[in-house]
Amino acid sequence: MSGRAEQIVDAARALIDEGGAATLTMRALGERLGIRAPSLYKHFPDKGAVEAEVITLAMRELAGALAPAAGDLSELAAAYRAYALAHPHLYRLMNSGPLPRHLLAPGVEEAAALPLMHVAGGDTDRARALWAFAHGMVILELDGRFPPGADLDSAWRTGLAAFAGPGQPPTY
Amino acid sequence: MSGRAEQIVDAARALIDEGGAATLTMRALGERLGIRAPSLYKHFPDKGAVEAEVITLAMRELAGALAPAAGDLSELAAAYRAYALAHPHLYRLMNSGPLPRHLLAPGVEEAAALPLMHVAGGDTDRARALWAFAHGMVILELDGRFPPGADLDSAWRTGLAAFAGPGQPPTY
DNA sequence: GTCTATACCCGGATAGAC
DNA sequence: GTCTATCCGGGTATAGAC
Repeated sequence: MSGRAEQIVDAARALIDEGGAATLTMRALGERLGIRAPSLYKHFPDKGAVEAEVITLAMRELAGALAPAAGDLSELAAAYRAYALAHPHLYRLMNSGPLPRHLLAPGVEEAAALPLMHVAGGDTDRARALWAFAHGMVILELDGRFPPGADLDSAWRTGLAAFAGPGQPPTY
Repeated sequence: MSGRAEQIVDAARALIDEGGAATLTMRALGERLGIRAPSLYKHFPDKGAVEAEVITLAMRELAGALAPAAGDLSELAAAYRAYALAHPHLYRLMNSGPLPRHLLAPGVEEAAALPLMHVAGGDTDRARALWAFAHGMVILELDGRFPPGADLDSAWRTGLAAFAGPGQPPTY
């Protein structure tokens, strides 16, 4: 609320973006802001509350990155992957592990999923399958699970072609 | 090598299976075996080495669980999901985050991926896309990312149908 | 709102005796 | 191969002064 809280969240976002979720400690966060860790507790009840704000922020960022590509499946997929590769730690933070839903700004989770839902033509099964494919591709890439020389563009195309196939006509 | 090392790995596996990777601490591991934590270092150089053995174990387990279903796409998918749901923590351990490849028994990673590769008809793009889909579905389910009432069986069917579609004839 | 001081807990790992 | 004793580092969070 007060400008200070936003500064804290921004610093926390930067910390995670640069070094991963584990890098976010109250001490490091304080140091980045030029204050001591205990002072942070005047603005947030605990670390979880700060982290939740960063998740909210990241989900809005992702939604913003996907919006321009809404409507076209391969563009959307490219935008999704591009965000994940540009901000792997933030991507992981918001898409892995348990989600503190009660601490998130209402609607952000849905907003981030909307473009995907839309491109699936309102078919929830297709939307979920597509989401799983996209998330799977991204997280396996981030985790270095594909072989070194693997042509992931090609794998993406293959997968997207499958989903654009029967029962769901392409966009053109 | 000595029977003791296997006991340690088994205990570590049980610990993770029950409570997740974070539950594996050298103290907890020792306690489970009725010895003190420092004694473990007579058998393993560090915690990472123990963990790597558990990953190797889990990958062999997964491969064993998939083998009977090899050949049929939907059976294979069902077996994959079933293992993940039965052992969510082990699944996560071996399929999330960086993999200490140099500490794994050679070939296990490939062995676990073989059935999937086979069902994709040797098409690496298709195999990778399929793997991404399956892993995505499983990990999103484990992380509670789908809406509470979501019909995941249906989403699985939709996704599998897409992958069984054009360019890759069904098995019958 | 910030500070210092500190409590508290937990982890991995080592030294050296037996 | 197991023990005890211990080091060392790191984290979250609180109390109370300013």
